[in-house]
Amino acid sequence: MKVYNTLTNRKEEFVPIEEGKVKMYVCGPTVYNFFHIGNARPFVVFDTLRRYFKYRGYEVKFVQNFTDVDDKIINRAKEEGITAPEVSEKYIEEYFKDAGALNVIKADVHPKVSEHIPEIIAFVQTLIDKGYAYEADGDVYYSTRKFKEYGKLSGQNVDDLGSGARIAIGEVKKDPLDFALWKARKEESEIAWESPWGMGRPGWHIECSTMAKKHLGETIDIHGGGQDLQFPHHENEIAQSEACNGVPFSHYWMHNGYITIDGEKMSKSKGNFFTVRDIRDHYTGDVIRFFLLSGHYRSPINFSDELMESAKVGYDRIATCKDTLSFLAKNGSDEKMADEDKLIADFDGFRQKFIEVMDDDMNTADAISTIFDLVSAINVAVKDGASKTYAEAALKMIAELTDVLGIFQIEEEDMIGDELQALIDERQAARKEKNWARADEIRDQLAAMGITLKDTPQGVQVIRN
RNA sequence: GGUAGCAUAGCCAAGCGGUAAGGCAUAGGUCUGCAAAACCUUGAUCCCCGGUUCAAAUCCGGGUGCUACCUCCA
Repeated sequence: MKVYNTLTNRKEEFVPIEEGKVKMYVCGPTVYNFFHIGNARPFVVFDTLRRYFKYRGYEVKFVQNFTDVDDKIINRAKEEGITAPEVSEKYIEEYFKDAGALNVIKADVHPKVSEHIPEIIAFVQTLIDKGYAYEADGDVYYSTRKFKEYGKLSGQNVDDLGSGARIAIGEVKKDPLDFALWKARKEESEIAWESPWGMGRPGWHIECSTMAKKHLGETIDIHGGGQDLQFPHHENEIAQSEACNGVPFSHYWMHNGYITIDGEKMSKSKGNFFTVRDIRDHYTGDVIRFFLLSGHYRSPINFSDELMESAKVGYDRIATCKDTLSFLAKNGSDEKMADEDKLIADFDGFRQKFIEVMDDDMNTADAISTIFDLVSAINVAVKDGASKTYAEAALKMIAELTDVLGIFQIEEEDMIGDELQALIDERQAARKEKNWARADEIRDQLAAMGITLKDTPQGVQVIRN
């Protein structure tokens, strides 16, 4: 498999550290609010990558943190009159609800910053001991210029960064490029821990370095996150980890593109964002996920009602195909069509195509179009009178591919109640007598209940919307 | 000022050296009691200019336009 490595700016063959295994770390949310559609993209993208690795037989260890110590959480706690831990606990719970709706599988480990303070302190101390960091008034800063390779991920060089007018010069920092590893407490009420430098809390970047090391080791295979974390967050992680451990931090860095609204980046700071919670009022998590995977993960994608609507219709095309197959698997003919065995054998071609495009830097857009091609082939076969056996095989094939993308949640099979069955039977009787008025009345009645009836050669198909 | 990236049909979007996938929308048709779904048919020389090549949407150079990062942000 090839992946685009931000570190080298090119696609590279993926070679794991340990054969057959993948160690992945993905930056998780700061839990002070519901997450928005832009936050959702890396969750979905890297969940899909993880699923694909598993599909290809790798054993994956996947770690995604929760940043539960942060200014924004502290501010939120003040606003709501509750403690910071209460805020983060609440939004961790909400994270799992929305991520679950998006069919994002839980990470093997979801480490929290608040549970890694001793490790973080030790990490910072090592950096001080090695001469990469210094204490100043209870803060600890990283001496950016000491790390010779600083800038290798983002393609920046320290002198250009230094000349940028937008870097504020802190009072106690020795160099404007230095960043905080540890922040001294400013107010008594702030959440803080004991440390060799006094009461305080970790800086933002150090947590990821520490938690990745603890749960995955000093060198990992893949580090993922949004493109906007590339600098400074990931650059700083590299500086911290490699200075501390003396070995490469991550072999591959993968960054997803951002989501735009009317062509502008959506972000919490701009306020032009939509939470997944809100979008879920209009679309299912599956459709949202399908939308997010409909473009290549590195390209920016625009979000709008119109595009979501278009995605929903496309998604329904696949869903309808699956529904039809499920129906035929039960009610279809036992008699095979002439070339049915060949058609079933041809499924492997779609599988191979799917693997080929996913192997190429996880091209989910092409993967989806392969699924559409499969759907077309299936629809033709169904039109030509495919058998029960075909339906079962086709259903299995389509489920195999959609499961890798995670775009269909496993749903409980709906039982058709007696009352509903009675109405359906009555309508069939009415149709037999050509009492179209009554038949349509029943169909409309059920439609109002969110149930669509399709009259097919194999009988009535019941679809719940 | 520094650094990335993008520009393909009405819209979304793949392709990244051999003469343009797929989805949505549109129009016509088939099937159906009517529907629903499905099926068939329907569309682009790829921002502009120059170059390399037998061959370029794909490579190189120069434009133009857009976006992002350099500040908390996925």
